[in-house]
Amino acid sequence: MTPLPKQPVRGSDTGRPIMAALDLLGRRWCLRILWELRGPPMTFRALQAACGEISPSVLQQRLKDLRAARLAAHDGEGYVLTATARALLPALLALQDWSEAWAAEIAAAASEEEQHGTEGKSEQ
Amino acid sequence: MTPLPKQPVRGSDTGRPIMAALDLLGRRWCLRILWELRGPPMTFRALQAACGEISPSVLQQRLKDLRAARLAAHDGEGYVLTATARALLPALLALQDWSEAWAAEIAAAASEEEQHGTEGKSEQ
DNA sequence: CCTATTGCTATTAATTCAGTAGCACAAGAG
DNA sequence: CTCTTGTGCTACTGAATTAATAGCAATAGG
Repeated sequence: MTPLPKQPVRGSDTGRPIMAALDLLGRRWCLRILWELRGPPMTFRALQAACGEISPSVLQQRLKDLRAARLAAHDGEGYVLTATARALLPALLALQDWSEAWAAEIAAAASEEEQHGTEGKSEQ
Repeated sequence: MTPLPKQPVRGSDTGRPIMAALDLLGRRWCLRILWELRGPPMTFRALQAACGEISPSVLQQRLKDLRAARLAAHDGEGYVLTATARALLPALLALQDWSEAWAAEIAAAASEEEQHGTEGKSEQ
């Protein structure tokens, strides 16, 4: 069952659109698929390869969800994002920027732990 | 295993931060938990209730991931987002706005299908 | 001592995902 | 027509993840 606005979804039966979005986008591979489809049309198998050889059964299921949610479509060239889905791309690009800062934060925390946890070892 | 930048994650072994972010945030309940934690600190059980009585084992697993990723922390008041995680909130608010437009699009598509598929019924 | 709340764990069942093989269809080459 | 190639997609089985329930240890208040 594909989560859609105006109907109950996992963890919320209020029908609020944000809840359906959090449910749908929170499914495994869903964000990744949207990310990989941000460019030109991709065939099923190209998309599969882009996602690191995701199994076709799962990709098929996710594409079915995304099509039911009108976020992806399949035309003669391959799979593409709908206009509605492309409106989500700025948020994904923001996520990319954020992830860089996140990586820096993780790296800083790691080297900080090195100070406390491996003082002896750092000497040798 | 918690997906982190600078290391291979599901579907990508390049270590690119965006890939770790897509993997982590794409796990079930993860986005929802970040969403529910956007406000004041919440106890474990309050968070559980906010997520619609999510089972404690899954919530525990997700909180473990989020803490390993330094996106959530547990202080005396309860669970809160870290500064890094709060930097993600604008994107989540953008997602909320987007979801409203998405809902409108779905509603429009539904009433359009009614024109084609259930012409008789719309007359009753 | 009794009660209530906290974070958390253990156990088992249900669901989802992964991996593999292969089908039906269409287009192009010979 | 036949052979090959690429397409979207399905079936099947085992592995991993998630769900649901019960309950524990620690803490605080009465």
